[in-house]
Amino acid sequence: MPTITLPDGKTKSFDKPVTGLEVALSIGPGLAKAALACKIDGEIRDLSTVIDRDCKVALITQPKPGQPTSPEALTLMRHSAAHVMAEAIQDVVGKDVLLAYGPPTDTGFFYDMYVPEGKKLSTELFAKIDARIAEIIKEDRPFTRYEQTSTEALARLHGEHNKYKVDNAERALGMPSSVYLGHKASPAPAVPGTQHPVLSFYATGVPGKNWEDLCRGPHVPTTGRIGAAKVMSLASSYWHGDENSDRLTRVYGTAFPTQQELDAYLNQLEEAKKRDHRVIGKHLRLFHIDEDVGQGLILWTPRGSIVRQELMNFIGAELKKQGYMQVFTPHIGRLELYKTSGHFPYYKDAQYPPVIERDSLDALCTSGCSCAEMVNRVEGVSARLAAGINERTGKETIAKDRIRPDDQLLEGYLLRPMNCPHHAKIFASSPHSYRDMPVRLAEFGTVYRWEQSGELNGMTRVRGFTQDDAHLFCTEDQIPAEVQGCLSLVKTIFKTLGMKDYRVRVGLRDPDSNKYTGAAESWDKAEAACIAAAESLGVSFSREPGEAAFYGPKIDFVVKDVIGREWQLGTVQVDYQMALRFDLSYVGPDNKPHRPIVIHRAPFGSFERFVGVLIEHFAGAFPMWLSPEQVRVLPISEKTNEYAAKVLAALHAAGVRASIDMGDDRIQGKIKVAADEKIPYMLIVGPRDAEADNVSVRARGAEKDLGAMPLAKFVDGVAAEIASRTATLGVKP
RNA sequence: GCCACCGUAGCUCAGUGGUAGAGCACUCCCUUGGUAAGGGAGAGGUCGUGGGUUCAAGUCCCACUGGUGGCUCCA
Repeated sequence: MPTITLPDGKTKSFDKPVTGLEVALSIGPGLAKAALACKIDGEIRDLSTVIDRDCKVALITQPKPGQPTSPEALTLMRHSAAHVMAEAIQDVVGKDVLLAYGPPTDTGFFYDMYVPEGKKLSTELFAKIDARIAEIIKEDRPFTRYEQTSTEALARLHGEHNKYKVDNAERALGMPSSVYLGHKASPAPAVPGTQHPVLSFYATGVPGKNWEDLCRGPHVPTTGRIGAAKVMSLASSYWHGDENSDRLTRVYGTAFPTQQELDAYLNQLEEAKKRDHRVIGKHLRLFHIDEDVGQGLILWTPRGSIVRQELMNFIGAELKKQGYMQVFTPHIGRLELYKTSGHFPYYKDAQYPPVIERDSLDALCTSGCSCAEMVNRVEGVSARLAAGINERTGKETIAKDRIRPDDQLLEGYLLRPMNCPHHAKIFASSPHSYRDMPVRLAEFGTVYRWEQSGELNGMTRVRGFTQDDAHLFCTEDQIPAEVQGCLSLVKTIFKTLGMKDYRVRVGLRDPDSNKYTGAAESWDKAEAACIAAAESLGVSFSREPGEAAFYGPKIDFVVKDVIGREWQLGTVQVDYQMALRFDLSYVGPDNKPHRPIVIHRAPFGSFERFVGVLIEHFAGAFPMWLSPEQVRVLPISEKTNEYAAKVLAALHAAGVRASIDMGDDRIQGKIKVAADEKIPYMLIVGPRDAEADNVSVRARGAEKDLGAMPLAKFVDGVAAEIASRTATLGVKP
């Protein structure tokens, strides 16, 4: 007879098995009414679960109005809402829509489904689906769990001709999938509690009568407990995330305990859109993307260029302090270079097509060479390089028919996908002693990558971008100190900009994979160095096995944009591969050649992505040192234009970026315009100010002006503020 | 690349088959005004591109192109 321990430590004994709901009832009717599910020894279960053994029980409840909902309760509701949405979609679109997989997410839930040929699921149907969802919620039907033996259940699912559910069931049973034919046949999920000889179903109402779905659960007691749910958007997805497998339609939705909370969430999404860097970037004229120039190619307008230039100055100064040497290299290089580095042709799908010399192309065309042959001549790996690459990578085996005599290869150039080959060549261009190490070569290097069109996104995912790149050529012993140095740079940058909301990811090797190059012992040391460096940051970080590059471990800095998407910014990567490929060496104390280790690092990542994220971080209101326009002078009327010009001249002389609004608007209008443009300081000048050589200062965000102060004092104040790179506006009369 | 939606004036958007619209911005005029938009006039568009249906297409159909959200990818 079960004795139940409650979260407060109290125990309750029952003389017969009880359900979670009965446990709640025994504590109080209010609790029973608010309960959504129970947690039995830490596992969330339906309220109807029968408890027949001693255990710990906690209840998951719907909060009182105004109280925040626990993440567990939200997840539960949203998982249940996914069922309701699926039922609504089948009612609206057709019962022949095949359901695949419908889990809760951080912000709601989705359901992947196969929409048969001839049927269409489009946003036009959302209103109908939402209405049906509301009806089902109003009907307040119970979520009824029942179990069937695996044999019965599988026979039934086969009978329903839903291969996705059959697959789900087989995976839940720990069976090898019989229907999934994708390329990455992953093993059945080893989730505790899923490997039962029985499968569970949930009817939204009465089994056999109402809508049902194969599901592990748990669910809220009735549909009425969902509160408010809404279909959000449509997307395509791949079954099991495998692009070679079936394409499914993914329907996103969200649910909240109350309509008010749902409305608040939708409102919040609207507000976030206003902070979007693409919206602000257009409004503040920071950058432009032109379809005639090309997708994903950023044109930095004068104002945006100021932000970028200031960041470049800032990091350039930090690099000097850390002993970096500046280099400049071109944006393209010979194909051969990238064959040596391994970037071509293996990653050719992610690159702009090669630039082939005209004479070679002409000659081939004249001789009637086919396109396929031409491609082979471009991509074909040279006989000279082939052996070396095979030896070193192990994995990247080159098909024999791709290896051509060097004299048959087509000459060409590649827009560079990375800067490292150029830097490797600079390192190799002169001899190095261990006494010179580390050699730190820095360049704001522009690279080009052929990102998939569907992935492009404003400034955060582009096809041409400039990294604040550097390569540190060092000895193995120097790795810890150099990685440390890189991280302190990142820390300085984030601190200066007031960015606190980032996460750190340490990518380690997957112990079960053999795709990695370099000795296990070296990897251990490098991984230890990365972890130690991350620890010294004083920020929480995650160790992610399998996330290392094939050539070494790495540390990434990840931030979120306004709509919650994560973007990788800075990265520090240890590389054992590059020095081998380029046969780099330095002379050690033993007077023998040694392989350097290369550390790639880019604390901003790229200026494009970083500025995109910065625009959202500041919502366009940049700190003084980054603001494209730092001060705007607003004469009250034409009568003060002359004095205003004098004020402007004084600001310019002090190196302040300032302009003057001599329009015939009234002062209210000029203030409104300058406020919309997020100008840090407005200087309102009228006859009163002109007489006393004063300016009336109005700082961004202030309700009204801060009062008058002498012009000279203001100029000194802002100049100091700019030089100090502070994130807040500090000049006051 | 895949699925859905979208593309009308510099910007934000209205316009469901019958003579292309509004607000802001821009130009000019009036206003000379002390803290989040005073008033008036004007100029500005082959409705993303190309085909098709129709007496008639911004509107319906097809293809392409660009964008948005998500999926996959990210050396």
